[in-house]
Amino acid sequence: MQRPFVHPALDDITLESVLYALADPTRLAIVRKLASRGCPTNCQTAAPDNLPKSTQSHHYQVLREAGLIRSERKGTEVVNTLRCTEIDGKFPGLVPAIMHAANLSLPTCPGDK
Amino acid sequence: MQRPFVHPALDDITLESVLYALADPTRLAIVRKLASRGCPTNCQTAAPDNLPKSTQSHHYQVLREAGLIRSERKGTEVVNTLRCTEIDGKFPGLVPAIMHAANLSLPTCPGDK
DNA sequence: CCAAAAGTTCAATGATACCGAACTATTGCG
DNA sequence: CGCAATAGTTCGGTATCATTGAACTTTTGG
Repeated sequence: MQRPFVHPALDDITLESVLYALADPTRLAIVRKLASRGCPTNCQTAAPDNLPKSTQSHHYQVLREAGLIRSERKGTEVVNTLRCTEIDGKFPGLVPAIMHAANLSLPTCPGDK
Repeated sequence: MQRPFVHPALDDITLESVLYALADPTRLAIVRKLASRGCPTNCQTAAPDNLPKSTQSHHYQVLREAGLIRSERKGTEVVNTLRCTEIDGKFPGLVPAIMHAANLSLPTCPGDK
């Protein structure tokens, strides 16, 4: 009996939480990777290198609680996907604008391979 | 001999700092007021009510160091203005997208009069 | 020159982030 | 099945940051 991840409903996603989540460079890098790949990715793949697992786990929790990602266990790993469509329905253009700004000022993610 | 405020050059403004500054509800409210008025406003006018002055001062410092506002002393008060054009040149559409999202989800600022 | 108005600085306390260590869940294999 | 390996989570302690009252600085008006 595993405890599934909790994801906020669209109505419970706040702008403040979204900005807070994306204001951290590590989390922004994670979201950028998820956005650039356009497909689900497990935690270790999307997180910058050399980041302690406990810290990774914390960042994914923040992203999840902000409503930016959806986490699902697939075997031994956790697959994370962006909730692009949902969030863009609530805050049109917000995440794309941030991703665009990131691409302009941070051509490559800090911990990218 | 007064010490003038220090403002970062456009090149020194980072996405991370901008998002960090706007992720705080108090600072977001300040920026919204500055944006909605479309004209310079002093500190107390733009800040939510009942906020200690030392806290206000701190928030304005964060906004200033992030490059979002310009502060100038005019007599006994400090007049703050948004650096809209400059930031929009560096991160096109970013601040407008955030303001738009704020208007959608937070029709009136929490401490607005 | 003095008082009021508007902010800033400082120091202390309270809240958060980070990360190592221990724990849990799932799979693959003998 | 049992057991080791893989992938994350939880917990606890330290380190960092936010908040705010008190004291200080600047400038204006009278």
